[in-house]
Order: sequence, then structure tokens, then C-alpha cells
Amino acid sequence: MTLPRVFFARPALQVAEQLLGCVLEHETVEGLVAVRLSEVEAYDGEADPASHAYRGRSGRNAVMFGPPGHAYVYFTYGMHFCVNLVCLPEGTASAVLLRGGRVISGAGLAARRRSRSGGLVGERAPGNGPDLTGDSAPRAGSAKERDLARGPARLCQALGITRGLDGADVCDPASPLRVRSAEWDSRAEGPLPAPTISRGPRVGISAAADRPWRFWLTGDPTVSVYRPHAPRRSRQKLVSAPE
DNA sequence: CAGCTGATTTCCT
DNA sequence: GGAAATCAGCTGG
Repeated sequence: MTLPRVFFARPALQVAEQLLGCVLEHETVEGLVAVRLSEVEAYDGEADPASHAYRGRSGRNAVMFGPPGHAYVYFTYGMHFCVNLVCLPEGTASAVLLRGGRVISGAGLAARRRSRSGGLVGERAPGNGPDLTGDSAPRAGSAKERDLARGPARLCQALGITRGLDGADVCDPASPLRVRSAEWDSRAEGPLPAPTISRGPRVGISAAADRPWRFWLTGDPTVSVYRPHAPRRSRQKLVSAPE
């Protein structure tokens, strides 16, 4: 079932841990792709130096200050999208970044989107030329299948998530983008036993890098590799050198 | 396999 | 002006 809004009306740390194993799905005219979440990170809004909301509200992050259970989608590095789910009541800005998962439905469509160069290529009009990449799913257990939604930008690409979905209500079963609870064990009348969860520092951030606010399913191959923040030498300006 | 670099644009200082 | 919650491709060991 679709996760109720009260699920998200809690601190991001709690929501993050319980989102593991839940399923994010996006339905478009192209079809449905569903991803079982294996890796997430909590961001504590204005109290968290690593959060986009740390310096207050802006055009980009406005959705984070809204009601819980909505998607905050941002664009970064000039080419990638990443998706968060907003937590806590309206007026606060915490959220959970979805960093990785396993594609459990629509793997063929996901693979097609992932191989479209760039990932920024706008929605192609239906019938706008043949799709040369084929529509067969990657071989089960292959590296390609594992990498379909491994990493926040790849997850968005596999699901076809762009800025157009910023603000989407993931608690509405009629929404194109929604989140289902982890599989239900009908025999035990409860959620399946939680797999082992690991936690550690968040990936690729410079501020508050010590807070262990990243959660993942222990041993799951669809969890992205940890990478500490690495400052990069700014690129030489492209100007003809004098003399 | 680890490590580095280019791509490319939005956002904030 | 510069860094960014990233990724893919290439290099060298």
C-alpha cells in the first residue's frame, strides 16, 4: 500500500531507516518502473550544514519547506537529478535523499533510459524515431542490472525523474510518483522482518561529514560505493595565455 | 582496480 | 565566480 502521510511527518532520521525496503514507482506513458530502496540519507533542514535548506528557503528548495510526503527534485553538476522525500510538517525542511535501489519492475524501460546518452535528453515524443537500444531487460544478476539504480542520479535516470516531478505527492495512489511500503507478510500480519541495516557517514559532502546519517541494507549490491568529499582544483580558465 | 578528469548548469555569495 | 548530495570514461600500476 501507499505510505501514509503520517509516515513522513517525522524526523528524517526515523523516516530514512524505515524507507529501506520500500518501493518507489514512477508511471508514465512509457510504462512503470519500480525500485526497492537499498540506500538513503537523512538531511535535517536548517539545522544541518549539509542540507540545501541550511541557508533558508530558495527557489530550488521551496518544496522541502512544504508538507511531508512530497518529492524534492534538484538538478546538480549541470546534468544530474536527485530525488528526496520531504519529512516533518510544513514549515520545516528535512528530507531523505534516495541514493540507490534495485529495479524490481520495468527493468527494460529503466535500461533504455539509462543508456540514452546524457540522461538530460528531453522527453522524446512518442514515435520520434525507432528506439535502437532495444527493450529487453539486462540479464538477471548482471552488473548492468545491479547498476540500473545504484546511486542517486542513476536512480532518477532509471525512473525518469526530472525537475518536472518536483513537488509530486508520493502519498497519493493516483500520483505518477508514489512510494509503497515494504512487502507485507500476510502470515505474520506485519512487515517482512527488517533486513540488517548499516549506517555511516553521508557521501560526497564537505559539511557535517561526520554525522552517520546514511542508511543502507547490509550487503546489498545495489548500494553505491562510499566516497568522501574530495575538493577539486578549479579548472584553468579557457583563455589564451598572454605571451 | 584506484584514481583522476571532463561534462555542464543552476544556485548562492 | 566557484562549488555542487554525480557519473562515465580513461589512465596507469
